[in-house]
Amino acid sequence: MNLMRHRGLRFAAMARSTHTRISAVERRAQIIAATRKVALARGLHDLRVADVAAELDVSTGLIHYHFATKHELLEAMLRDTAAEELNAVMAAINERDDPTAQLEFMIDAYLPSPRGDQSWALWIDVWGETLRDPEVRRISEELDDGWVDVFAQVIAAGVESGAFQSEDPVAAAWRLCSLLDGLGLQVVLHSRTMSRAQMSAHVRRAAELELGYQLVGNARA
Amino acid sequence: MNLMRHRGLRFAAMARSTHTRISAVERRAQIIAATRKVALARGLHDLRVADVAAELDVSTGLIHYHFATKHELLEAMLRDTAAEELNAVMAAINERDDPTAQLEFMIDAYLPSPRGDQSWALWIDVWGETLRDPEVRRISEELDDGWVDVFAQVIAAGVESGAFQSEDPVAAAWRLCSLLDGLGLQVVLHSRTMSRAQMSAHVRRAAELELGYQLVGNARA
DNA sequence: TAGTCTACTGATTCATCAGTCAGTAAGAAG
DNA sequence: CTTCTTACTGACTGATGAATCAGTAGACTA
Repeated sequence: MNLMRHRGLRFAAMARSTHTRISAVERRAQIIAATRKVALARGLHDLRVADVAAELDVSTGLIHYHFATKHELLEAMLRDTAAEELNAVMAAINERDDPTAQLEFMIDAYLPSPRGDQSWALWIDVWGETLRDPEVRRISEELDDGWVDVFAQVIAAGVESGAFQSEDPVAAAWRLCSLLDGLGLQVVLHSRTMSRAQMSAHVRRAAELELGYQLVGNARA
Repeated sequence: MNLMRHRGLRFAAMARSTHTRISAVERRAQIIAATRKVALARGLHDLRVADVAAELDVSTGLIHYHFATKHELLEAMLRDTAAEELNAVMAAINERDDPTAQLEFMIDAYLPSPRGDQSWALWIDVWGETLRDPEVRRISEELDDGWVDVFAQVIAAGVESGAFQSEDPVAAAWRLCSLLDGLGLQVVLHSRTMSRAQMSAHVRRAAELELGYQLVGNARA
């Protein structure tokens, strides 16, 4: 037994003949991307360090070489994912200058994609983690605040231009955002009960009541 | 080693001298109650079968005698908890006959209690489970549908009596309920960002817009 | 009063995985 | 060329916790 172990150790590192050595920063980014992929596919909860290693065809030891604990790895992945999501919406918003079109876009971006939105599923899992982990709380808080900020800016711009009516754009943004969270939950968890199209209709009706403006409903299924 | 095991087994059942034997149905109810208590205190996710056993001062074997798997135990507990919650609201609603008072009560009942609402935390964990488990999905679906039903009935009664205005009480109920879910999430997860009082104000404002009626806001902290 | 049933014990087994560590090699530095 | 650093391997450890099972005792039955 001891002999086998010794032999194993002696020749261990020779096994993977074609291993590519890359810089630490690059590898970290690779690992984070692989972690996100696995988390989306299997769920945050069922993600194992071994899965991430397998995804990159490296050893589990390498993951722990770059990230001391699984916890640290997940935090890094969530931070990265949240930042990327926010950047994506903000970039898309900046490409449009009509508040109505901006709001349209944001609502569409928020709606879960038809068959089991993996990103939504990830963030629902994150809500559970948020209950237990202060650092995860900070990340999800920043993401939520980010979305509300963008909504509030779009609404404020619409009020400015006369497209919308609102006494308190920030409060209206919180209500819209929270409604989107609650409805999205139904679509993702109980798709039988509420479809994406129904959700879209509900949000448009709420926006109409809240902003005194009828959005052009492209309520595609 | 083998000797020790034999001795252990021989005298095992003598250890707990004062053990109370009760009927299977009664014991199941006890175990479910203990499971709920532990789940609320530690979180669904951190609940161990050993904790439930310790809560009742019985062996882990007993838990598995009544519930084949931990899974089965959790499902039974959630089914029971959901049913009890719904019964409680419906009973409270039936005690009032004024739709306005009924709506007031329901909103208050939905608001998370100030310092870390354990029941809210439990259901947020359940949302994560719902992603993975069809039976849990059925349970949470029934609970959500139940709440919406009650809201819809109250709104419909209010429309009847002229207290509220709504073209589609069921749709309005879905919007209110989803808004409550989304806002409650913020209060529970990011209490710094949104307080219970703010949530209450948001809901009242939304109800006002949705039902064309100003609720008497007892917006206590 | 023996025999059976039902509730129950707790030591033990078994699987799972995060995290460790001794050892290895490519490439940079001197 | 030699030494040092940095990235990397993979067998292993250690902890955890669900589930099992041989055995036990009170209560009901015949």
